[in-house]
Amino acid sequence: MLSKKTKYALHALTHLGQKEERTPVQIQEISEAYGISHKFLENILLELKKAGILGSKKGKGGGYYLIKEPKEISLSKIIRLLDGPIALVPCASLNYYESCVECQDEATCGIHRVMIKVRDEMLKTLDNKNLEDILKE
Amino acid sequence: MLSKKTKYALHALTHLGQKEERTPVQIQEISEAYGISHKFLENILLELKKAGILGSKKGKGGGYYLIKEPKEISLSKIIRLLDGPIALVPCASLNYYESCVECQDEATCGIHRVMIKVRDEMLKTLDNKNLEDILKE
DNA sequence: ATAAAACCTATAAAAAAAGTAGGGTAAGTA
DNA sequence: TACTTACCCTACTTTTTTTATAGGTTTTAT
Repeated sequence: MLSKKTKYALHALTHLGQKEERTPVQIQEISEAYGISHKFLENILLELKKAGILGSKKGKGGGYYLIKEPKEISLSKIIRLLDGPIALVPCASLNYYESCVECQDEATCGIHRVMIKVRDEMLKTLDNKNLEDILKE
Repeated sequence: MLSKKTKYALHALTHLGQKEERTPVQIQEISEAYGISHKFLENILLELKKAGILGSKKGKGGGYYLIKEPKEISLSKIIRLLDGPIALVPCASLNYYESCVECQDEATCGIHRVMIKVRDEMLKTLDNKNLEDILKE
């Protein structure tokens, strides 16, 4: 399951994507709309900004806005950013690889082999879904 | 990522599946082979037994053994049993459904709609991989 | 009988996730 | 220039989940 962090990020991105114009939206507007703690959401939006997904404007009338096309914002990207690895085991992760302590030999480990396949299929799914799909209709 | 519980379960099932005969294997043999705490593994094997995947024999010479064909033991089944939902959000879960508190209307929620698709695709992947695949070669 | 091993319930420790606090810094407005 | 607004940053606390432990009970083989 996704963490609340990632879920909140999806809601925030959806909210920003639904706006006609890409004018800055204040944290408070989003936090109130979904009942998310202001400060918690602040951290999340900041991460999205650092990742180059959102832009921000300071001062009066400031806030956050999308700087990427919804189509360019894939689920895999958001999940990786806020939740970490897509793979089910560390030894099958592309971006967060770690060898498994309990595993004697990765080369002959059937779990490893199957989990690589699982990761590839999951990635195909998650790369293929983006913010535009969420906004549709 | 899978919990250690699920990972250990996979190692244990693999271990049992590799045996030529389906004679009882003691917890200790498995826990030592993979460096898993004896007691922790005990709980896991017990769950697998209650789920009808393993059989057991008490007393001297006792232990656990597979009572299902490896082909019948899918990843989805093991993950659901030990880790819970496959879906990424509670409102998209088949077996562990819960409505999302921050969601005003599930019927019009784009996140919900997309996450149902994601779940379906993930399930296809995980239903389709089983212990036999892990044991192969 | 005795030893070996699964079975069961409850609890504790550790780790991760979720949320809070408070101030710093930049930008806009008058 | 002064004031306000809202982003930016760091650290900390609380809560929840995961991981592990403890101690006894029951069953079976020898």
